[in-house]
Amino acid sequence: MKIASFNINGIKARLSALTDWLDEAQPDVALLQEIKTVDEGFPRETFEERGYNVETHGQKGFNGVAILSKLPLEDVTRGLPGDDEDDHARWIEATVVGARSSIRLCGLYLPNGNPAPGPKYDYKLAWMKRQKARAAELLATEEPFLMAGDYNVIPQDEDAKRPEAWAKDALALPQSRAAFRELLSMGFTEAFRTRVAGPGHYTFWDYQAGAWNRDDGIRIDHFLLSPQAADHLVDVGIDKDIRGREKPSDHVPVWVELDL
DNA sequence: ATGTCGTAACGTTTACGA
Repeated sequence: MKIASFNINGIKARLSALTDWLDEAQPDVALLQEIKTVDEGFPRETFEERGYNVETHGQKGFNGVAILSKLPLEDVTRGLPGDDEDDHARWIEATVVGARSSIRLCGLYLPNGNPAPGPKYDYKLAWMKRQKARAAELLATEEPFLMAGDYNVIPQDEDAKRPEAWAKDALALPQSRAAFRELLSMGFTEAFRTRVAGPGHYTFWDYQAGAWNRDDGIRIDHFLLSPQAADHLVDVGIDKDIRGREKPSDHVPVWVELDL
């Protein structure tokens, strides 16, 4: 089962780029972030025509997450638990039914947090604390699950071309990295880093200042696998070439292959 | 040199979020 994550930065502007990639990469499941539309504005027919089931958790103008799946989706829930005041659409869960077994999927768009310090950074850290709480609940089930999406966290200096440029940014501040490590130390496997070591692997290049042409990127889109999911990991990848196409997102797809 | 996008809104331009 090939499961991908892709921050598309606006479904209206990205429709052809997204469908071109889907047709080539053929993921069984795609977790999407920043759809930037309400549920009614999501062009679900475009994906249903390709055999995908579609579940969205949208919002007007910004944020918004979705799941496309060629396999059946069950028990869909929307929103990260733990704060009734939080109206940002950044979390969606569903159970996908594979040929031999099922897996719970959490698609996430973690808050950016800039400028830091400030209320937006406080929101980011509080959100990560809530994610930890939800992760603990799911770990207790001992069923396979994963949490994938745009984490807006650069885990280590090797995950940026110019780490010094990000040192005071909410994506790389020590508290952000510590919160990410706290998640990992609960028992998760960060899929990409179990397979690929060293610098030079990025998932985001800013639109500004020719970042793509200079390969001035950062790695902020991640798959965290529960122990029972990590047992089934077969392969990982970053579809880097997508960033060089017409009207690209500033992120590229990342994916895992699981033998489920 | 404050550099680019996407989205929304009393909109041919500005504000916000990234």
